[in-house]
Amino acid sequence: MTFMTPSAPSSSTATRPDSDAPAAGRYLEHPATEDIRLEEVLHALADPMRLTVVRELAAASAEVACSEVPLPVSKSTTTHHFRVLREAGVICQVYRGTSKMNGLRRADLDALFPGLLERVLAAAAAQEDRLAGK
Amino acid sequence: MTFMTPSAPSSSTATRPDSDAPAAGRYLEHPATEDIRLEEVLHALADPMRLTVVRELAAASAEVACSEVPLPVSKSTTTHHFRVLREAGVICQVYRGTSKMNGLRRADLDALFPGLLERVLAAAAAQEDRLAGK
DNA sequence: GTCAAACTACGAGAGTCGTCGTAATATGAC
DNA sequence: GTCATATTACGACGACTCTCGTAGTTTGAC
Repeated sequence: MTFMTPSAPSSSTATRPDSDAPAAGRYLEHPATEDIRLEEVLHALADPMRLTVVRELAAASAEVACSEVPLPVSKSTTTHHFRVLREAGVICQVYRGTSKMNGLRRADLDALFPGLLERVLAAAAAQEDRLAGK
Repeated sequence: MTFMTPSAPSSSTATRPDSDAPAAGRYLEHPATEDIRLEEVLHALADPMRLTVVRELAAASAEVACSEVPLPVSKSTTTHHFRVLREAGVICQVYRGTSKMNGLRRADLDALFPGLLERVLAAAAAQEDRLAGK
């Protein structure tokens, strides 16, 4: 009953180096789908910076590098926020050359919490419109 | 465009003493509907204790006193969590005698973030079932 | 008035969080 | 090999959070 995201891990510890990932040498720990906890997901989404990241990833068609999401904080803080999102199970991260590509774990989240991510994204968009004077 | 919950505040500062509230002498500050922020709501819901409280309130038919929601923490900590929920705009609180009655601000939240609360409650229920071995 | 019940205010402690800068690492191009 | 780019690890700082106990307030019943 483990849903697999393309290029997303499903085992408990780290991404296994079985397939020929293009120039992949380091692997990142991701929680297994069944280990994702609602409280941690909500906590991860409760930060403005991280919510911005998630919205960017949701709007993007392909994977996005960390440096492609501009945040008004330092590089190390950006790294920190991406890690929180990954450890909460909200995003998956894969090394690709000197970059780290990020993608939403939509399928996993929808399997566990149907409609939740969609409603949060819609709520964020609605609030942005409302605060911008509509 | 301000949605009114029965016995819920709508102005910015505190509940107004206009109607004949039964034995009401103290009033509590609630955020106006338009001042509720998604990030604060998510943060309020991200705590296990507070999520428990919200689920209890959602399941209850009428208003619930603070002492009717048993939490494995002290009284003062319980008070703290109820205040966080109130200040985030998730619940409304009214003094009634020696008790403080609590109710979800469902209408306000649904007006701002349609379907969000429902999805969070469903997600919490789903996770509980899943972790209990289904 | 006295008394108990429900809740709060206050202060405190341990822990976590968001932020930063600097030093270090991995990769790809040269 | 050198070099630039992208990201991380580490330690630090202030701020916030969760928890508690004790003392206090408000209310309703007596």
